[in-house]
Amino acid sequence: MSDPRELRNQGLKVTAPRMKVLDLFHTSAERHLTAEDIYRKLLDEHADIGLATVYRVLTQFEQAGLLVRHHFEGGKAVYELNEGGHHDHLVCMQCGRVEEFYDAEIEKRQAKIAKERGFAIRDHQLHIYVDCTKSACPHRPKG
Amino acid sequence: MSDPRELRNQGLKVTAPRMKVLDLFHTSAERHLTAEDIYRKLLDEHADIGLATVYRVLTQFEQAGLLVRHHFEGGKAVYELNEGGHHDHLVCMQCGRVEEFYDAEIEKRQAKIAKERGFAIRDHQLHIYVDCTKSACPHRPKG
DNA sequence: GTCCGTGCAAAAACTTTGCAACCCC
DNA sequence: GGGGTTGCAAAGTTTTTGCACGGAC
Repeated sequence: MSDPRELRNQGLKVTAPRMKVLDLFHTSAERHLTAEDIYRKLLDEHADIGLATVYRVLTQFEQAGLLVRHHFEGGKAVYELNEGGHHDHLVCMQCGRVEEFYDAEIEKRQAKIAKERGFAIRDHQLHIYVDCTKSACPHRPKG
Repeated sequence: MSDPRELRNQGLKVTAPRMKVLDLFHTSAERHLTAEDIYRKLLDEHADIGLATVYRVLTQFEQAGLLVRHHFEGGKAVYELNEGGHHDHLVCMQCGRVEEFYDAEIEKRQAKIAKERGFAIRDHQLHIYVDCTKSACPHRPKG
């Protein structure tokens, strides 16, 4: 079970739906989940939680800084736990699998580019879309 | 007027809707347009073109390599002319304005990272989301 | 003339919102 | 007990699709 304080510390009431969604992020094999992914997992464990609530909870968690949202190709928003460290993503276009990476030099140059142009960086995301049709890619039904 | 051969060379029939959409990309002040942007501009010039056709034409143009599609924050797909050179984007979260940039070192490191992990890069996009609330940013109604 | 292309309306896909019942503190 | 939270259904947004008509070659 997740620690209820993760919610209280952000001023969020501790409710069953919130705890269950948070648990999923802490226990799932995949770090990156869509609202639909979460809804299905909750259905699987017969938690009686509506899809609308899943969306609301994800939005609140993102605003609270517990989760980070990404929009990869494919139209669906993807969420992952915010564990502090920024990183970028490799996304397989075949199976939807996501790998993370971090490159200090790339970060440095991004900051420089924005600064040179007088912009304050709010957020930045580097998405590398790949095919991993080999063994590295356990083709799973694209969710 | 755009050159009809741009279409024929890609195996696309030369039709009024296709030519008009292509023209918009060649003549618009903004390089980056959404389907809605284009539809509105066409309405303005009383071209009788349906929104569904705009979507179909944009999809065909992207597949033909005439346009490139991006998904920035905000849910709407954005298209720009494919002029060959890859580049990345700075996107203002206040006004939607888009600036382009290219950094050879960043490109090099992306390629290296994908290669190290055994992935074939299909596409890659670096989005830097910024606030340009100063003079640099002519706040326009976010479209 | 043959096909592909188009407009319109309907549907699909994803997400948000209104509202009454419910539960945390 | 009161105000935030939830489930359901309905609505919103963006994009796609079905179908009959129309235009390119």
